[in-house]
Amino acid sequence: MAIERNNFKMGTVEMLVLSLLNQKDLYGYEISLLFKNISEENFVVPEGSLYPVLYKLEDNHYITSKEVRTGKRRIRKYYHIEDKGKIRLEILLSDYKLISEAIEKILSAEISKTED
Amino acid sequence: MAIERNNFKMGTVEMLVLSLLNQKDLYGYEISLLFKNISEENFVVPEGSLYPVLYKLEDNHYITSKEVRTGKRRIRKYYHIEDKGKIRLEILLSDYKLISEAIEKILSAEISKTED
DNA sequence: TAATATATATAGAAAAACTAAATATATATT
DNA sequence: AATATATATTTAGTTTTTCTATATATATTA
Repeated sequence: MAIERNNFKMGTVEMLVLSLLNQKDLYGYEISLLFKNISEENFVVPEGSLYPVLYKLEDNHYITSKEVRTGKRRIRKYYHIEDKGKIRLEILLSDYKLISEAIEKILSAEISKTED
Repeated sequence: MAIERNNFKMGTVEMLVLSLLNQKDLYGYEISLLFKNISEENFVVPEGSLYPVLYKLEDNHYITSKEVRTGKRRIRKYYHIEDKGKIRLEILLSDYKLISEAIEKILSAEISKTED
């Protein structure tokens, strides 16, 4: 029973966002900074990629958001993972594991040089 | 110096095709079977995805192809990796390593529950 | 006050990947 | 012999993903 549809980078960003939110409520900009900092610049998700993922997660009821005023007029939208999102996260983690293992297998496969 | 443009799934198929061709000349259908068999059905690349990748690799001179007659009228196109393709493969492998490590770091990061 | 950091949002384009089908040969099964 | 299945390449058309680039605005630091 193969992995669902194979949107891998998207699947990855979605998974990583849910994984971070699974620890703590966070707002968009904070998530993008965490990606950048934790990965030492190797995993950078530009705003134009991150926000649409957050909106899609919200549309699917995996996460919810709450506006919080910080400063006089400034507003932050904190995202919170819902039970449905935790289930989704488990699925994504297990798919990711399968795919990475498959990639490792293909990379390390020894295919006979002679056999046709 | 982050990873180039982040076409990850595509980068992955491209990388895996080059990795297999680095061992032995193969034809398209054979590559798709190897993916399926080695990965135990977990990494399936449909024809509509695989052939465009092969054509793009050929357009970029990473690989070349040679038509071989098998059976009376049947023709197979064997693909062969070129030096340029081997260099490309090294780059993709190193990018892949960086990204997977970044993903692992983000997945296992402990972010403080209290700090703002 | 100028520059930089914080923060959300979105239009538009580019790239990646899939579905589905067309086309055809070869082999195995009934 | 007929039918089904496996082998094999190709491409049209669409969907999904991702990025670039920008707009908008507030807060902080030099």
